Amino acid sequence: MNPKFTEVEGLAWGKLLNVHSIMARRLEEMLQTRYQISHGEFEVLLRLSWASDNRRRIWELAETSVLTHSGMSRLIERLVKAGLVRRETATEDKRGAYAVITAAGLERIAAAEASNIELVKQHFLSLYNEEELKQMGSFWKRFLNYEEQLAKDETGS
Amino acid sequence: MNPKFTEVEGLAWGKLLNVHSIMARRLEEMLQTRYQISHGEFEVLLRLSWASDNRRRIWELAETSVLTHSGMSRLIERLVKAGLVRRETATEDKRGAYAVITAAGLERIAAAEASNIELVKQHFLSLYNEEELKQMGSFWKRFLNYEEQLAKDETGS
DNA sequence: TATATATGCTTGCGCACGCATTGTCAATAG
DNA sequence: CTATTGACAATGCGTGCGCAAGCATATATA
Repeated sequence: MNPKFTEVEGLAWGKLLNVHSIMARRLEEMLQTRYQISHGEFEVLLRLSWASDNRRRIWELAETSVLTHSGMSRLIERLVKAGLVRRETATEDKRGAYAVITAAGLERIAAAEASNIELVKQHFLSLYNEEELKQMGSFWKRFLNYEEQLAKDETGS
Repeated sequence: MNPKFTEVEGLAWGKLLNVHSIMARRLEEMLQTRYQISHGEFEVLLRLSWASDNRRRIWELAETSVLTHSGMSRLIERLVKAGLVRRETATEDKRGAYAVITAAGLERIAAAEASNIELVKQHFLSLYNEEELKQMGSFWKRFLNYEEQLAKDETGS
C-alpha cells in the first residue's frame, strides 16, 4: 500500500516524460511558426496526404487521433478556412462527409513533414546508433503488443 | 531536401509517441475519476508535498511546468477552491504568493501518487527487466544531457 | 410501409489555456 | 524622498477542446 519507484524505474519512466515534453514543445513551436498549423492539424493533413484519393471520412480521422468527433469536426473547419482542406458530402451515405486535402494542403504538409523529420533526426535520432534505435523500437513494440493483447482480452470477456 | 525516416528510426520515434499517448490518457483518466484532479494539478500537488515546508512560490511552480504564469495562477485558484491548497502572501516580498498544500491536499496526493506508481508499474515497468530499464534510463539521460549542453551554449554565445 | 433505433456530423455551452495588460510592491538612481 | 524600472501575480479576451444535445440520414423491426 506504499508503492515507490526504484531509482532505475524512476529514471526509465520519469525521464521519458521529460524527453517527450521537450520534443513535443519544440515540434509544436516549429510547426506553428513556420507553417501556421498545430500538431493535431499536422497529423490530420499527413493522414490525408497518405490516402490514395486524398480523402478520409471525418469519423475515421477522429478515431485514429486524440480528439473526439466534435473536436475533429472543428479542426477540419479550421483547415477548410485555411484553404488546406475541403469538405465533400459522401455520395454513398449522405450523413457523412469526407475531408479532402487540397493542392495547397499537399504543398504545406510536404514542407512541414520534411521539417518535422529533420528536427527529430537532429535533436533525437542522431544521439543513438543503429543498434540502440533497434532496441528502443523493440521496447515500444513490446508495450504496444501488450496493449493490443489487453484490448483483445477485454472484448473477449 | 527530401528527408525520410528509415524503418528503424520510424519505430524508435513514432512508436514512442504512441506509448506516451496511451499511458498519458490512462493516467489522466485514472486521476480524474478517482481523485478529481488533472495531470497538471497532480504534478503541482506532488511538488508541494515534496517541499520541506509544504509551500512553493507560484512563479517557481510555473517555471518547472508546462504552464505559463497565468495558467499556473488559475490552476492554483482551482486547487484553492477544491480545498487542497491555500494561498499565503509572502512575508518577505509582498508582491509574491506561496501556494501551500493543505492537510486535505496531502491526503489526496498521497493516494493519487500511490495509484499513479502502481499504474505505471503494472502497465509499463513490469514489461521490462532491470537491465532494460537501465538502458532506457541511459537513453533519456543522454538526450537530457545534450539538451542541457545546448541551453548552456546558447546562453554562452 | 410505418416506426424505432443507430450513426455521422454539427453546435451550444462551459472550462482551461496563452497572450497581453494591469495592479501591486520592491529596488535602485538621482 | 521621489521617480523609474523591474518582478510577481491576477485578469480580460480570444481560442480550442469535451460533453451533451440536436439534426439529418440510414438501418432494423414489425
